[in-house]
Amino acid sequence: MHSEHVASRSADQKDSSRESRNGNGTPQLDAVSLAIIEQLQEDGRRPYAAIGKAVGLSEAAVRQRVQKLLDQGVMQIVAVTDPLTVGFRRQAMVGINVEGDVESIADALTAMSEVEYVVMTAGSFDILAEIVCEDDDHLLDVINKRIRALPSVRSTESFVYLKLKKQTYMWGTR
Amino acid sequence: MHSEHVASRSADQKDSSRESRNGNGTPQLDAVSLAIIEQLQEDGRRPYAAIGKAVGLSEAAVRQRVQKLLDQGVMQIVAVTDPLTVGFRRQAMVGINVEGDVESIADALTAMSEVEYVVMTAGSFDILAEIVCEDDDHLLDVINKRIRALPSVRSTESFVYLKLKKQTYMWGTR
DNA sequence: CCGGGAGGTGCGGATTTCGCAGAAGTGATG
DNA sequence: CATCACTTCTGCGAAATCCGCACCTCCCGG
Repeated sequence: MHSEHVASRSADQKDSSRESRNGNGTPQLDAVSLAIIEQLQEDGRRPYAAIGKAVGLSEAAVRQRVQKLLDQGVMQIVAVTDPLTVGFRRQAMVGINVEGDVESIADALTAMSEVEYVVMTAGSFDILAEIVCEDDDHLLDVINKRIRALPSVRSTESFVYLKLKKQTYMWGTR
Repeated sequence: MHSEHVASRSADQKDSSRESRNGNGTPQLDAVSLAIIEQLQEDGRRPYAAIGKAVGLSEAAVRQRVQKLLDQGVMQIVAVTDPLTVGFRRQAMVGINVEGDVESIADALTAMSEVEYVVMTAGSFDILAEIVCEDDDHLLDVINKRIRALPSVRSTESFVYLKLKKQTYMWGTR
């Protein structure tokens, strides 16, 4: 089992195992790390030994790689919940148009705890922000009193969520 | 230590500890389960004993509750990654307008692996869908060949992501 | 008053995690 | 080509964690 592993490693991992950086600063992941991530996307608490068996690595090696991936910020292992069952009954996506510095407005949105998601986009909105609230009053308050109150927010358009159909965390599994 | 715990339980947990269902079918969470979820949102691999100490419960009790929350689908413990570092360089939100049955279109989108997120909304779009792709060609293919090709899709509008500013998983932590 | 169910506790034994020392591969340097 | 520095993997024990189980307590309905 051991020598077999060594053999397979030199055979199909050699070319992809150099962990370089692709110019940006984002770590380049090899096939084994991808496989580890896939395992942890199925079950974030899966034991290192089980992952090792699946990807062909020792328990200790998996542990080191996972720790490194966490340290580098490539992935995080967290509990994710359905907002509805945790008491947040109103959600909305808000499209925002800005005059002037888009990034500073994005930063202001990021600072709001009700704002779950902020992305700068190309298209008829400068920013899309997802809002998670307890009820309609709360949502109204956030959109009208806090977002529209920001200087240089030109206009907003809201899309209240009626039904969430899909929400996956399966990046890298294709 | 033991009697102290019992005392605190009867004092501040009695009223919120009944795990009923709120009419819908969504389980009603008490304060202790919320606290457990918060712990696991900070670190999905935190040991049960440490969680127990933080929320005032034994290791075994925490384990049972976590298992139940997972079984019920209230939460899942998973690895989440930054799409960019995993090789997906193009993302976009697509607003879609439909003539006829919105839900069947939403189901069709849900079936596509490149579609990460599907939500039915009130507002000037019937559906918002988030697309995660490897490159521009891939994105173009998904939007023009696959989404627009769906019957009864009246129109689409794309918002290509320029910069992701915030992405949290901190529901229930407020 | 007496089940019955839900949820907690404590306790061992099996597993897993953790830290560390040694081996092996790679690239740079003289 | 020898060697050094660096990274990553492996193989241990020891410590900590997970897991199943038996028993207890509380609460509610018959």
